[in-house]
Amino acid sequence: MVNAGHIHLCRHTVHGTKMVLQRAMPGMVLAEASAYSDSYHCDAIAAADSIVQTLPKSVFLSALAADSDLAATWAATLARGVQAARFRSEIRSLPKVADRLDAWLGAGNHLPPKGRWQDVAHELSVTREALYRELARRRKGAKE
Amino acid sequence: MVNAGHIHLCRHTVHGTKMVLQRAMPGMVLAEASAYSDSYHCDAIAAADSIVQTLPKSVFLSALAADSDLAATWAATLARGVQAARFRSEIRSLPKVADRLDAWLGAGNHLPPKGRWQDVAHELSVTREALYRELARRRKGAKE
DNA sequence: TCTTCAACATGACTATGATCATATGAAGGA
DNA sequence: TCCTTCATATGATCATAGTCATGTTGAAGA
Repeated sequence: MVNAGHIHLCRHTVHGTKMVLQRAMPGMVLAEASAYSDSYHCDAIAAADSIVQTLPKSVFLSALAADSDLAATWAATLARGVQAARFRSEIRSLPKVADRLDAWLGAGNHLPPKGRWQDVAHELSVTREALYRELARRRKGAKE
Repeated sequence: MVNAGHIHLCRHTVHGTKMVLQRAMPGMVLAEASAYSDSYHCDAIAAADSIVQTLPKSVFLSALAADSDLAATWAATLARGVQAARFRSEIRSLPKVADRLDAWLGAGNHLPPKGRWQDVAHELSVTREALYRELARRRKGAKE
């Protein structure tokens, strides 16, 4: 689990290129699926100075087996993770920046204060310039 | 659970536009997260003639609580679902068709027989034309 | 106060995918 | 056999996001 910082979970494809599979922010568990398979060919790379907590897999699994409430909580966390990741992939399937922003705002998100807009651009997977331009278009449209 | 066909899980955003949150194919459970929340404001829409199995939420949850092996299997399914969905969102964050195809092939997928290429195009979230062109480029490159 | 740095902002140009139009070939049914 | 349909295929054009360049603003720190 990441307590602070920013960890990337990466896999090297057969062509040698690096692929990011997960970008874990504080509060997130890295590589949840690794608890359910014997081997897992990924690297965890700290994208920023980070603080993490670790727990042996066997301890984690036996705790889940012993406590069905804990197991249900864990399953709920995973289910919400599935939902969130599917939402992100659907957002990124929209070709236009305006549509991605609408969908993201429509899901209950709100524009962050200045200084954090680049985070939104990254979440939508567009360049910061494209997001700035879209926001400028909306400011202009709202004024008329 | 979808046995046959193709079900979309849709949410209507505050602007009234429809957003697909999940595209459930045979073998997949629809809206897993709904088992862990009291209300879930989505619609299930059959995108093709389909056959589904249903199970009351209470039965499902008590079965999980009673059988820790079943709970572990379910958690493993969810964890793999998280992984798969994250992979799709990372694929779709690549701006170029060639990169998306490389990443997808590098994850162990292989090109389907003719007649199924459009499915790949949809998985990569590009138009079929763009995929045909990329494949044509590769055929040409391989020949030289 | 002055310096520095990062985020915000915008213009110019380019690359590339989407769209529209058409054509070809294979499978299945009348 | 002929007709329909759908997947594959490719060309032409257009819209748009990426890229590069450049400038502005505001906050933190020396």
